[in-house]
Amino acid sequence: MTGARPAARRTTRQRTAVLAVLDELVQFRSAQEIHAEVVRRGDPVGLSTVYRSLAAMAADGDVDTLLRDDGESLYRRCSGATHHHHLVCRSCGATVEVDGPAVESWADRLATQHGYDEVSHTLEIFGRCAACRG
Amino acid sequence: MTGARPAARRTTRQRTAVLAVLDELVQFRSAQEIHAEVVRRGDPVGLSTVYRSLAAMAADGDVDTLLRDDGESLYRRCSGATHHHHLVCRSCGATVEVDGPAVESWADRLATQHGYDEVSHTLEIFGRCAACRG
DNA sequence: CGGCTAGATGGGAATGATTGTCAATCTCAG
DNA sequence: CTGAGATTGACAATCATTCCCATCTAGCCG
Ligand SMILES: [Zn+2]
Ligand SMILES: [Zn+2]
Ligand SMILES: [Zn+2]
Ligand SMILES: [Zn+2]
Repeated sequence: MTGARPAARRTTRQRTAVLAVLDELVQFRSAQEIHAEVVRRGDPVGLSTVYRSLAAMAADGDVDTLLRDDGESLYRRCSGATHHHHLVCRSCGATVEVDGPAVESWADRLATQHGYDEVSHTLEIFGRCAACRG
Repeated sequence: MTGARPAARRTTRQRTAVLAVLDELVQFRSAQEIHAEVVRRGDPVGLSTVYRSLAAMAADGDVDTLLRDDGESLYRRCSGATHHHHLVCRSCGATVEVDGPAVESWADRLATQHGYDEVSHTLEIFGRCAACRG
């Protein structure tokens, strides 16, 4: 198919630094923010490299991505390796990983009924977490 | 909050032109594409104006918006005035409006259980329509 | 039918995230 | 240890979207 080539990913100082930041992050963060944090910690890493690293990790399924309303991409390292969705706090970004077996099958069935194949979907739930309320 | 002020929308040649194109569109299209189409029809309208018109219509709930994977916004005039989701063809944009009462309640319940309020969600299904299969 | 005024327009500059370029550098299998 | 090929980084280039602001005009009043 798509090759799905593991593409021989190498372990570099930069990639390790990005991963380190990602591992401590509980919320979804933008590439720019992650880059800033990596640099703040004293690791000189180029912005391009952060983008490339994140893209690679996303391709490998090591990080989840989500599009914010304004179109900016957010990244986060999720615990579950399987397909899942997120309940995200609008103000602080606190995220809860959620599963919705019923939704999965509903979406697939619906698409099939309408003659669509190669089906995929996006589903994110936004709200304000308890901590962020007054 | 947002005032929800109707904001006295005026009927201008430009806005009418954009609406005309939107009314014939069955698929989700980007602001750039809509602008190109409006101009192609001989209506000189500025790109800024198209963006502003679309934003206003979206705010008024007259058009649905959806974010493509690359973050670009797509617009479409939907028949149903109520909350619904879309089954969209990745290659031609053909769209089917769908309802998922079960998903709606599931999402709300889930968010509430985790202590989130002011809940909203995004859900879009992508696939390849029958016509686009080879 | 004018006049008036706040909303609307345009188009070019500004923004800002993301991607492309490519020579220099570094990883790691052999 | 070495060489091939992956990786990096500084900066340019894209590109959708927003700003700016002088100018225009829809809609309302008399
Ligand atoms: Zn929160
Ligand atoms: Zn799913
Ligand atoms: Zn199609
Ligand atoms: Zn819904």
